[in-house]
Amino acid sequence: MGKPKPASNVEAPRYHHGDLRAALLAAAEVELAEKGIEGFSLRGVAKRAGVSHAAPAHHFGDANGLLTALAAEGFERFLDAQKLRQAAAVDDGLSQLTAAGLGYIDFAMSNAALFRLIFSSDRPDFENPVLHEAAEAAFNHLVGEIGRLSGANPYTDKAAMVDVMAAWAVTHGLADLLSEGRMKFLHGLPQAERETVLTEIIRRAVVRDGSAVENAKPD
Amino acid sequence: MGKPKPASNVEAPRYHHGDLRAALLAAAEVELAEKGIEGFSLRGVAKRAGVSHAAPAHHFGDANGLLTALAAEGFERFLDAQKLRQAAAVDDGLSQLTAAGLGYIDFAMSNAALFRLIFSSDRPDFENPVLHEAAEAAFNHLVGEIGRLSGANPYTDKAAMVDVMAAWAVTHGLADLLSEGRMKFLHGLPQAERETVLTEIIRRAVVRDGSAVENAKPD
DNA sequence: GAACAATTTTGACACTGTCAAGATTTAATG
DNA sequence: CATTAAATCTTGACAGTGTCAAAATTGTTC
Repeated sequence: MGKPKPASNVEAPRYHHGDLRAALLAAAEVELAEKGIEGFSLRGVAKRAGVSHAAPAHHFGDANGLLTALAAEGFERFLDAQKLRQAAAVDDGLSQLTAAGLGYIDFAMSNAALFRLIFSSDRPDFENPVLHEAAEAAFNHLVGEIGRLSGANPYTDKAAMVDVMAAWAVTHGLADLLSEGRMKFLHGLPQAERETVLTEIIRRAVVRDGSAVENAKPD
Repeated sequence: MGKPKPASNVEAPRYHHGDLRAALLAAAEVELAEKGIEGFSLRGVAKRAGVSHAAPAHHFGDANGLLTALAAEGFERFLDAQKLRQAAAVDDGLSQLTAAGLGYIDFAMSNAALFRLIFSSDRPDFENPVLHEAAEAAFNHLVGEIGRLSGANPYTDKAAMVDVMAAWAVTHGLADLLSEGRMKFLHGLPQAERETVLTEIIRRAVVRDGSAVENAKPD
């Protein structure tokens, strides 16, 4: 069991461990996925990374500091999941919005613990600038999509901001309930049909009293 | 400090403490509200109830057992909050559905930790019959409201079940995001205006391609 | 090479949930 | 009423947790 040299086939090991910060983040994600937030243990993360139980302190302060960094990373991947779906979708306002919603749901279902960390935990510190910006970037992306769809700037047009809230709420509700395994009916549908239903449900959120939102900007 | 007799102005104290089970449940709810799920401590609950740290074991098994019982109670009050709003609303299908939604949101915002316990925690055991039935009762109530609104039985009519999922998702999304303090815009609105917006957003969920769902049963 | 700073380990502390054993009170039985 | 049995609660112990201070190790800098 060769342990004297830490393999070092990734990058040049600059300190004792190499890049312990990144290694701890990766280990924390595995720990989170396996144990959930409620079973998450800082000492477990250290063990996974092969370092002593107090090693994380220098890089993240305390356990919540590590979870804060992990949450920031989570928000980035959360946004990536949305963009991934959008890239494969038709390029009109409504299709892009529903695609983003499906990406939102993809992420929640594939990363249930991480999704809980960024939306249903008090442990990450949202005052932290890095996390704050990552979260805001995700929100602004949604605002942008609604802006494109409605042809109005939600930050100045109240009706458009209501559309943002509606689209966010329905998407988030679907994502949360599906990732928690609470929607027996939807979970029972075959993937393709489920996506059709999800798309229809999201679409309803941006319909104002009978007619679709899109009218100002023909796109 | 009279401790030999436990006051006994509620019911006949039958055992050492009187009704420790109920006292522990009450203490657990306070502990949960003050510390959140992530700071919840069984020993803290025992301290609040004035008993030794191992006393809860006999009534609830372990900590998750106590949280399971608390979750069941939570679901009942969750349903009560919806019925309370409905009792004050006009008695037609759409008004009743949106009123139930506002009650759903009321509960989440007034009992954020309890809401998290019943929707975003692995600690309660949902196989437990008491909790299982309480959760199912809450779901069936929503199914019933949609059934009334659409004039179809969601358990046999697929389109009606889609309406159920849509209404549930948007309501749950609003409740979750508001209780977590994530919707700056809605939180900034005065209560009355916020309710108007929430009602409008919920209503959109039960609109099928342009026309309201309600057509079969004139109510 | 020596001095310094950054990183990591070791050891300790208070706290947690759970278990086993004992003590205490209530209920049941003769 | 006395005795036995059952239910309830306390005490003490154990392994595990997060965090802190002090020591040890390694990398950087002059």
